[in-house]
Amino acid sequence: MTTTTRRELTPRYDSASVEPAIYERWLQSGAFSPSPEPPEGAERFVIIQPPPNVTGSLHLGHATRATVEDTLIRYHRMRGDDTLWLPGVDHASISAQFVLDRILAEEGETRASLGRERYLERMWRFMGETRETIGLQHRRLGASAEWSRLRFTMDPISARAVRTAFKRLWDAGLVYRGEGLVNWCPRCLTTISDLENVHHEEQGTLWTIRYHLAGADGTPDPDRWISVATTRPETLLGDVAVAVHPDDARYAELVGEQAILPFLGRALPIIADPAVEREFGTGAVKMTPAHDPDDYAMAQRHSLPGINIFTDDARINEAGGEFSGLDRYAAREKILERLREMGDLQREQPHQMSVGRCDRCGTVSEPRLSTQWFIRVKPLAERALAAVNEGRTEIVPARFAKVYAHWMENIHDWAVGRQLWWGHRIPAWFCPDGHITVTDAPDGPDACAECGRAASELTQETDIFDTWFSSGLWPFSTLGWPDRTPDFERFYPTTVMETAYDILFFWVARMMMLGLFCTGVEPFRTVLLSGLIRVDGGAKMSKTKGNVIDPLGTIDEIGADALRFALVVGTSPGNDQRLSHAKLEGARNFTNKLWNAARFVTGARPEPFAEPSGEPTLAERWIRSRLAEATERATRQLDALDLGGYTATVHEFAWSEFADWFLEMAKVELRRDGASDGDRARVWATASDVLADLLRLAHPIMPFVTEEIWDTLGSIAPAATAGEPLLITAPWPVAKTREPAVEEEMAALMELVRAVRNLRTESGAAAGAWLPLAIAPVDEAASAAIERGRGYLEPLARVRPIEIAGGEPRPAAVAISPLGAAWLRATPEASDAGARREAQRGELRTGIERLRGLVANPSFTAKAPSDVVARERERLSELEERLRQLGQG
RNA sequence: GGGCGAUUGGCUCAGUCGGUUAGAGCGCACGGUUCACAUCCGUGAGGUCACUGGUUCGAAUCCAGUAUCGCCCACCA
Repeated sequence: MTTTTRRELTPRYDSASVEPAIYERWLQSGAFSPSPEPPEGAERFVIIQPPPNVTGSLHLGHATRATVEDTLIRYHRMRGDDTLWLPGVDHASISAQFVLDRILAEEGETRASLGRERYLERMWRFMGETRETIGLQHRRLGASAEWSRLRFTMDPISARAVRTAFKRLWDAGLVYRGEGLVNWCPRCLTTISDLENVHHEEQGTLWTIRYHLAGADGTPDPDRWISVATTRPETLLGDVAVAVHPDDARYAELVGEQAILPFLGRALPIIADPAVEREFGTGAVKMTPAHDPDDYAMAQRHSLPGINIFTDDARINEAGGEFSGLDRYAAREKILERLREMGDLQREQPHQMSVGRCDRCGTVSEPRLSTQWFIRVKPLAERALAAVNEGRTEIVPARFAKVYAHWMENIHDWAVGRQLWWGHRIPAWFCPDGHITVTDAPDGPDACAECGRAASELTQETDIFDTWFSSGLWPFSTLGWPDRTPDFERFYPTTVMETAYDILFFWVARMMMLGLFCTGVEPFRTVLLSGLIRVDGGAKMSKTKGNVIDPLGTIDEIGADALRFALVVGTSPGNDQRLSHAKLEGARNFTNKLWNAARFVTGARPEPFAEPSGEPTLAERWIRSRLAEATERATRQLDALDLGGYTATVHEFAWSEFADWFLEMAKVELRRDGASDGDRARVWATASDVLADLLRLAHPIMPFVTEEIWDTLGSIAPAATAGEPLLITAPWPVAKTREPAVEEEMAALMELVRAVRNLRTESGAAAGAWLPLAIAPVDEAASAAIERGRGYLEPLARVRPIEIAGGEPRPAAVAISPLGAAWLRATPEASDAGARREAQRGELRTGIERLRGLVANPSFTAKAPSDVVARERERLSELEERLRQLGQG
């Protein structure tokens, strides 16, 4: 055995100095990396980290991701599984530009002032900084990711995957370029997907406008008109028709006639279409196909063209006549003013309506007809849906499978092009003849795929991809796909995809679709959806409200372990959680509790240390049995991805069983006069063994403090740590055999202790006073148990001496327990003792009555399972025994 | 307009296969400073499990409906 220097734990746990040192040891040990070859017969456990956006610093969402994933990885690593946690960073195209543009604005620059090339250079620099920051911040949390495999969605590996995937989609006929109505953000100056276009209910106005009908000479007839209702009068500049319902008698005669568009004089055919709601507004709709999804759909049915009236930044373009150059809202005011002058603004009324805004910048988005790249997702969605329906991929919690299915079933083609600069450029080239060539070659095509024109005559598409396109390839692009690299072969498909439910559609759905298309296999076995974090009170955290909890500041204050614990304890998958300072404080206290319990154990080593000998005490057998239970439970909970349950198990075992009861009882033996050196050594060995296993159990969620304790424990109790130098790679404990009889006896003893303590409190006895106690055991077995437990009973309940009661009269105040009744001698009874006992008797009688009725009920005894019936009978006799113990008063 | 979730002590949340005395942490009340920890220890109070009906020997748990709050989806200008 190697001789190591005996260390001791500092009086206080100083997370700030311990954590960096521990992390450095982990890194040095290579524990985060998978072994060169997969361990024989090992299960695989692979998490590809949802890439945190590179747009800022670590927030609580990132911290939660990292905590959950790290906890799972650490558990599986200890299990000896073939483990990989591959970290990554997303280039976050639109978000990154949004953030950088703000920074540039402070520097007095703009995207335009820099130009594409310099802007992208600046972006790469910015990315370098933030990637560094976010990586360091994850390390502070304790993330045991395989940093050498860190991937970035803009690195060449990812770029190649993007080109390959797109080429394959194109070859499969799943990509097309065509005209469609897309959401346009006039501030970000790009198309955004339906998912990025967020609808809010807002108060608007519904205006009724008079369109005069065309007279015989084609000019507006002052006496005949049709009135239309609109919330967006400025769009009338793009009107191409007026629509009414075919069965609407009010307008039946007008169908086929023409109305004259104010200002522009354009003739608008009045058409009939069943999509028009007769009850809404006037029952007649102005049709602006280029700027309204409904109108666009209708126009397609009637072969009407769309007229785009906006510039990129939502000013009226040259199609708007006198209003050209005005901002959309200025144009609205002007148009309303002019209509009012003409007497054709008939009505205005407040109106609740749904307004789409850019998810990124909050600007009101503009539906706009344009030519775009689309991915035909229906065939992809079918496979992705089937994978979940048929159980090849499981979504946790299961209810999200329905949400997923609904989305997949109603999916629309994905407008995948973005008019941004930061991202992967779409690998498509146009030839002067209008042919399109898509290639996965890094340097572009050699010639037009259709007419063979030389590459020099081709121009590349300037659009880039929606950032989620590259994210959608993440589970396999990170492993080297499209090559069948060793990593890909070994780690794909992955095991758990953990993320927050708010990006189920954005990301998880896209990974499922693209993963199945590209690799033919579901990209992960399980999708674990975590909830979002709210502040205490239920509101979303927001910087403007100043109610943000900063994870890094929290780590500074209370340590990463406490933060990790607080982020997970009491949560369940898919449900939001409220994080409060009180909760963080509780987690900090728990860290401290572990530390102090360990400090006691490591400091209590008997000197000189003898060979352990003698029979284990009741307390030792009990705590080992409880440890077995906790181990079994924690293992089951981690396997079920129930981190909330797992943390509760660890907390309960460590605090309520190990520290509160076992360590107190161990002190009794360690300090007992008659105890031999072997006895003391044995008890201490039990304490250190159990502590060691507790550290193993707690390690996945609280890696730093457990590792630090492990280090010291190993120097003092090498047997307990089995010579494992690092906890991070120590094996997960195996649940040993439980001893139900021991647990039962201890439970009875504990109950007696509590009851006597209660009695002391009630009687107003001085807290430190040693009081004589009398006990009337229920039977021989109880009597024997009391004898065995006497050594614990005395110090824990602070009673001495304990006598077995003879025929003396009982006072009103007795403590009752499964072992028997007990009462204090020579202590004045509290004045209300009699009343309290009577109340207790009342409760017992009620319970007994109910149970008697139950077991006497023939349908209960006939229909309930026999073990339930037996349990109820037993409970009944327990209650009867308790009542007997209390006496008849 | 559809869908989902939540509703359990003052607060934040657990609650397995339906099993009859529903748990935890915080807070509260009372008591406690030698011997790991006041970031602690002990004792206690506090719940008609949102409401109504149903299924069942038995419901916080299953079913139907209602209410309140929250979220998601959806092309009524």
